[in-house]
Amino acid sequence: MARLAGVSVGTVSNTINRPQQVRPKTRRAVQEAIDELGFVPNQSARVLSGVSAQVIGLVVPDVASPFFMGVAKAVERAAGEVGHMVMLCNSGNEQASERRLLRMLAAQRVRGALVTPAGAAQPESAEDMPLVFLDHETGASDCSVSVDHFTGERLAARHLLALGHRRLAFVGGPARMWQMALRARGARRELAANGIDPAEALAEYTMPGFGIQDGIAAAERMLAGELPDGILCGNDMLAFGVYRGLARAGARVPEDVALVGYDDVDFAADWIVPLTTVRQPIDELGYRAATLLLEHTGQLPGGHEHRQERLLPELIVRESSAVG
Amino acid sequence: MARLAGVSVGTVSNTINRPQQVRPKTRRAVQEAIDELGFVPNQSARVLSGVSAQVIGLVVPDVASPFFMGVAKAVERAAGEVGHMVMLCNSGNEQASERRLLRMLAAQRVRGALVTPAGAAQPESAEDMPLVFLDHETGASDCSVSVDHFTGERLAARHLLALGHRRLAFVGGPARMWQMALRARGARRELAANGIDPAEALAEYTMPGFGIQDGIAAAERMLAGELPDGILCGNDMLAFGVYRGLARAGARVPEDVALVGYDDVDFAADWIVPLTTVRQPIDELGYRAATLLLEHTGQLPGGHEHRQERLLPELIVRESSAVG
DNA sequence: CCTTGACTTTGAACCGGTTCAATTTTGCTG
DNA sequence: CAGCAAAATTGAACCGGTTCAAAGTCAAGG
Repeated sequence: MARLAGVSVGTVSNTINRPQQVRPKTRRAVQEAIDELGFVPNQSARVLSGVSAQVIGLVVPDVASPFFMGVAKAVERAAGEVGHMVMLCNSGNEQASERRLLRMLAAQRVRGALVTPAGAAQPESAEDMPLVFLDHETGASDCSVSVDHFTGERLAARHLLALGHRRLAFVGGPARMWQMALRARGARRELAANGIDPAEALAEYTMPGFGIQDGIAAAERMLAGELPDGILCGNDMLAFGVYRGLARAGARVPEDVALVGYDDVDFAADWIVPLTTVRQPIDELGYRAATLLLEHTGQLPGGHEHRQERLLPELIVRESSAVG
Repeated sequence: MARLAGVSVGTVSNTINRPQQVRPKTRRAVQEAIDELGFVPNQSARVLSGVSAQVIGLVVPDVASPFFMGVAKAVERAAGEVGHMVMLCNSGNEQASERRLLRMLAAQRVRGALVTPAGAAQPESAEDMPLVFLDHETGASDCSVSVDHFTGERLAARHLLALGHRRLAFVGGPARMWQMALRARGARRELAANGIDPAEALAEYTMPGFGIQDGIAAAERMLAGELPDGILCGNDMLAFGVYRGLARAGARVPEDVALVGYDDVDFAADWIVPLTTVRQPIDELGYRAATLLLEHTGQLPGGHEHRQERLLPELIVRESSAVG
């Protein structure tokens, strides 16, 4: 123990945590011993004796998706800024798995956790560990940071309407994804708000997945009938697929049909026809959520009033919806 | 404490860790108490008393890159299978940051860590914590799992040669990326092995970055001279960019020039012209590395002989290099 | 009924820090 | 140089488990 090298015991603790109240001379001596022995304080011991852990948990449905990786990166950054670390957990979108992970995090006595609930069902606020929900709306009894998918798609729809398009389509992913449902609803609402009947002017395609192949399939279904003049897609992959499906059949973007995606993945700007899309504030989402958690679990005297933040996405206009 | 509810103290520990040596009746009683109190054992206490932590660290240069996302997911899975958790750390490819993170991991007394060293420099095997290097070759005194970039590009080059292409080009990323350098070397070697002088038959383009824009720029430089009939790219993004640059100028793939990428990102199969590419065994890389670490830190009696594994990438042939 | 050995359970020491009341030192003041 | 308050240091209790020797329980055999 460093204490041998130096001369004391709790003084080492003071030197590390409250240097200002240790005499410079002593401080220096302890420091030397620390360096010499390569002493690294045992966090477990600290946590055990009541200091809160410098760790937060992050539970997401799919680690490998670009969306959550962006979030993870932001969370890692926010945590790092205050000397914390992040435990990354992949729930695979299964509630059982999610429960298990939350319990493990609780066992680690982490400072708290950020969770994107699997299946959109709220996990029992279990284990009394502070939680902040990510991309998931909650009541006032919890903290959350979410993105306004509804308004995002309204922006996209408004854009197409402003360009004069009136025969629209919405290509969405599987119904179980509530984000997709919200976006579809946003599109409908925007039409209605402009006195246009969505039932007539908006053809909705609900695909079984949300990848490029699904987009291609959607395009093929469109081509079977009268082509819309503006297409909203639930995400960029679908949009890329739709583009390919249309291009194969000779339909041109944006001349024949305007195309709008959602997410603004890295690629969107560099796609064959740069894609107009709705950019999610991914970084901000992760950063704010982490900050919220750290604030709340901080030693604020007044108790932690829960907050629900909702972030606004942003429409990025590119060539795929350029004025024909 | 659960002990109150039950009747004892170390017995609770036994019930949890060595149930078979606790009388069924007692076991049941303890279990009930546990359930009732929602008791979750404190991992810090366990670690402090000598049981090794159920946590491993993962330090990568960029959390948000598709490559490391895949790795992270595989690592998470491998860890999860044996009840471990993963601490995700982003070094931002800075050595200072990496050192700090490794020290923090050591402070957490994690079981060990997987590291992709920033800047390819080997971190001092610090803190005596077991490390396994990811995508980084080491001497026999360490564990590592890497991918054979050299052979990967040889496969790609061999493929183009087999198709009869003789005027080749290699588009690489910045010189500081040793992976790119290795790949370029692989291409040269394959030509040489076939009695072709790389200096004559292989035009090398070293771009400042490795994104789509860089690929476009590379294509433009090619177009200024005589077009090659086969192009190897250091990664898929570059290939996509090259494609766009060529397409704009009217050059067709694969009719006028065969194009090969590297990585097999999600997109490659669905690109306008499905891209021939070299697939990295990303999942295997992460999974094997994690397994290696867990094996080695396991309580094997014989001591931990270090192992270096090298994984082989795989050539995926698609239309971009179809027989013209 | 007493032994004996196998099986259970207990209790105390320990892990490595933090904390804080008590003690010792330091630095001034008179 | 004594007297004192402020500053620095110490030491023991504590956090919540694990471990293991010792004590206790039980059932079968003598």
